[in-house]
Amino acid sequence: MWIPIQINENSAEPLYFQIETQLRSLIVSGQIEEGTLLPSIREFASSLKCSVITVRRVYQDLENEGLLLTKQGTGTFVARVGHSERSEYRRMVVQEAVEAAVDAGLSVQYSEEELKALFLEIIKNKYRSQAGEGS
Amino acid sequence: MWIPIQINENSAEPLYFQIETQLRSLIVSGQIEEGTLLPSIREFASSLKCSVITVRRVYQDLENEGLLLTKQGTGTFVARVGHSERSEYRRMVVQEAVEAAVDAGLSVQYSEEELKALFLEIIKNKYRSQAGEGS
Amino acid sequence: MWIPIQINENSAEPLYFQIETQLRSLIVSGQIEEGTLLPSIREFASSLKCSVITVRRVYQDLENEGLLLTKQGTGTFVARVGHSERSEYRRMVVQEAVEAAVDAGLSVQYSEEELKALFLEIIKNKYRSQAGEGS
Amino acid sequence: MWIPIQINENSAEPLYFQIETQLRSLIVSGQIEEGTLLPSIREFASSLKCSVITVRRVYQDLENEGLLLTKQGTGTFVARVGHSERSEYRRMVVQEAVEAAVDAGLSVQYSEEELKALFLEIIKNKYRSQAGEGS
DNA sequence: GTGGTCTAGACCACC
DNA sequence: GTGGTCTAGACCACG
Repeated sequence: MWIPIQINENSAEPLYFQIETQLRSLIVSGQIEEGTLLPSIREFASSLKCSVITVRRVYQDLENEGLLLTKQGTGTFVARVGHSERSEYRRMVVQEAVEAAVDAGLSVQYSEEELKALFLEIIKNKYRSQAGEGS
Repeated sequence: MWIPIQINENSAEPLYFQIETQLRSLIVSGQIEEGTLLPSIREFASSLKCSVITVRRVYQDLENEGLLLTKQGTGTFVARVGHSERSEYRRMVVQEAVEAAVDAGLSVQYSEEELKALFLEIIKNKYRSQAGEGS
Repeated sequence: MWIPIQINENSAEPLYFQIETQLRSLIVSGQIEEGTLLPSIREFASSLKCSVITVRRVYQDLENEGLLLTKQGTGTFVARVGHSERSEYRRMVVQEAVEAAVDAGLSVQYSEEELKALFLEIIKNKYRSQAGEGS
Repeated sequence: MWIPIQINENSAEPLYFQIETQLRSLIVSGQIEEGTLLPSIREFASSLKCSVITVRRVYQDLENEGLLLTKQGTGTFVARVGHSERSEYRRMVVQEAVEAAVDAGLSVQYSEEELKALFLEIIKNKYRSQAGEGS
């Protein structure tokens, strides 16, 4: 199975973190279905051109979060989690980032209006360019 | 001079980074005026209960960014930068965080409307509680 | 990999600065190729007989300038920068020194002719002895 | 007596060094005549808006170089040095800077021609703007 | 193995 | 008093 992960070599973010974040998004957004068998660690590592140790860490972390399930000798699957649980997860991922953004605004004394304006501008741009790519 | 910095011992963020981020916010938002003489590294270190090296790194990094100016034997000052430059900096600080938030929304396939709603809710709460503290 | 750095113990210039200057020259002049993996900080420190912290500072400063790229757990690489960017950097390094020299001449009221003559004499000598070493 | 010294607050160069360099240039270029009585340390310090300690160091350093002469209870004078000695001094000041510039060129593998061209360009610009100021 | 952070403490240069 | 450099060594995170 093919998993669309983009690695940015020049990013300061650690490799495992980039992979983890993207895989988590794919799962909680439903782009990878529940029960799906993920690639083996070796396979995934070779397709991502990274160390098996790195993939191992990703699988382990997501298993600890309850998003993956490893069966000895069989492989790693996307866990079956309740609908409500998944949407809660999905919300959490976004909420943290939004809160950080609002905190940043507060820290440099942006007014509520300024911050709203900036946000609406950015959201418009990003969603537009996203739509463009998809077409 | 007293500088209000909050250190979170349990955070994954390195000490120097927490201090740097907060001090940068205080400067670009104008809460510390241009030309102000900051505490000496030893003084600041003792008040923050950290090593002088950590404070030194903070001062040096912000000097590299052009926000501080240090004169040997005299002390460290908030640099006098142009108004436009500072407001640009201020915007940059917020913009990065907002972009990250929108990217997070996109990655779990939030719709534009969902994301806007979440943002407006969080901004309202945070600004309200902020106002409460200030009164 | 072997990097030719000369340290002058008796110089007033700080250690880190001597190393930084020479390494920068090697990079912008292309004597160390893009993408090259530099020695680990520990290795380099031991070969230069200095503290790991001194090497770390060098690597970090040059990374801030955009000349190096470090990946945790992997090592430090010479960044791939555009040709034009590098030649601009290369020019800058020389230009600053030449401007300082001309300023020195002006400050003691050297005439344009005197300064030119002195410069041509020195350049001839230095390039001749350089050629001698290389042969 | 009025001595034209320009202090750059934002320079990384130490205060004493800026003053020393400029005063030395004024003396060896003959812009301050031999035997001239310089301002008292206090006077000079107050006119430069710096500490007396800083001026004291400048006078001391230049006295050690043989350019100044302090008579107890009378003041500090520009020493009477031979013509050849002064011109040698003057040359030395420039020569060091020019050698540093040529070394910089060599370090990034500038060709002799490239370096000459750069030098001639800069010398032309600087002397032209200098002439402009004087007119 | 790699780099990243942080400590405690020393010594020097500047004002 | 101030900042600037450097040391030796510890512990953690990444691959």
